[in-house]
Amino acid sequence: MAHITAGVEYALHCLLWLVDSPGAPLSSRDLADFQGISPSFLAKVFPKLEKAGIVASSEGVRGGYRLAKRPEAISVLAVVDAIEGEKPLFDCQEIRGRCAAFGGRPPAWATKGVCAIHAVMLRAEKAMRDSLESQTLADIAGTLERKMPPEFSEEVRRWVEERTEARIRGKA
Amino acid sequence: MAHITAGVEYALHCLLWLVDSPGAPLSSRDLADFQGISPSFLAKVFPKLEKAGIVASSEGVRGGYRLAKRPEAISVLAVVDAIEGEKPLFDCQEIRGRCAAFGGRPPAWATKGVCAIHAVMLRAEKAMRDSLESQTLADIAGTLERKMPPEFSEEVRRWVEERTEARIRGKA
DNA sequence: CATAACGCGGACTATAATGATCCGCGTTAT
DNA sequence: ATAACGCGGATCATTATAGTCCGCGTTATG
Repeated sequence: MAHITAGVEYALHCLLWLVDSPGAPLSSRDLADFQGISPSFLAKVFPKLEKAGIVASSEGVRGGYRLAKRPEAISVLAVVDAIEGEKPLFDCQEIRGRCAAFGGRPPAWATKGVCAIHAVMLRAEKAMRDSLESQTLADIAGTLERKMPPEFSEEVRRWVEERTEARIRGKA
Repeated sequence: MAHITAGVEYALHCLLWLVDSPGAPLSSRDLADFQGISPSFLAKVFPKLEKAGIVASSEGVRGGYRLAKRPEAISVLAVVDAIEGEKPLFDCQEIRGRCAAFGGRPPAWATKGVCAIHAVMLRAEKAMRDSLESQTLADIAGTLERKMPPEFSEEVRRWVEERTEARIRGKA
């Protein structure tokens, strides 16, 4: 299992679609179907993004989500923390204090400050987080825009239209 | 659950004791008891360190493990990879190719190269790994040496002695 | 030379996290 | 009034981790 989980992956892919859709909000259901991922799982992801102030929701029919900030103001780190809840890279179990030579009562010098091994991991975690913080949603969107052919936006618009019509037909 | 697991934590703590014991090999059983961790679990960790060329084993009575390299030549990254097996930080599921607008057959431009989101994660992972690689066992041992009072080495020696004697007494 | 302390490795179990589903409630456009 | 939404709780299946157990081959030592 990876440290950065599928929830983050789904969230970022969805946020990229929201970047391209500054008008009407998109529903989590549509976003899931459009990308071939689980709608019910995605429905658990979005409230976390909303609590973190990354997206804003509108309830009721034709409700959904839109970005709550400019894409340049949304770092990948913010998304990771919103979904994972600041999960640490390493969980120090304070082995240093359990040394049998202490007989159950470790001296102050042994447990003072951060465990030396933990410190190593915290430095690595900071390097990772700094990297994630330096990259924003706008950066990723820019990369994609350079890959995507100009016709594609039109294709997407068509897909959304067809789906809306299909819903209306289903009603009738 | 943390990305860097207890196996790595146990391994590093043990390796630090091996740094201070360049003479006779230490058994995984003694290392576990000495640090209050599971002996059977530690017995699963050491073969991985051995396969990675970090420790060398000697079999039979009075056997055990010793460092296979100088502490300066053992990076924390090497230990992490030995135990975790190069586990990726992020597992890209190639969502980009599932877009419903592609109708099951994504065009070449969509799946060419590394996924933009994956690329972000790979950069963060590299930052983490670079940090882990820059820190060696000798660095950590140095930090500890500055904390430990000079008498402590003697206390440890006494503990090992007492345990050996206890084994002999148990035999009689 | 028999024994006990070792490492080695496979099979196995328990627990926790993840990914995912389902249901009922409140809100709101049509 | 209805259906499409978001929201949140309960639940479930799968997987990874942490840990155990057992049997085998090796080797120092009495």
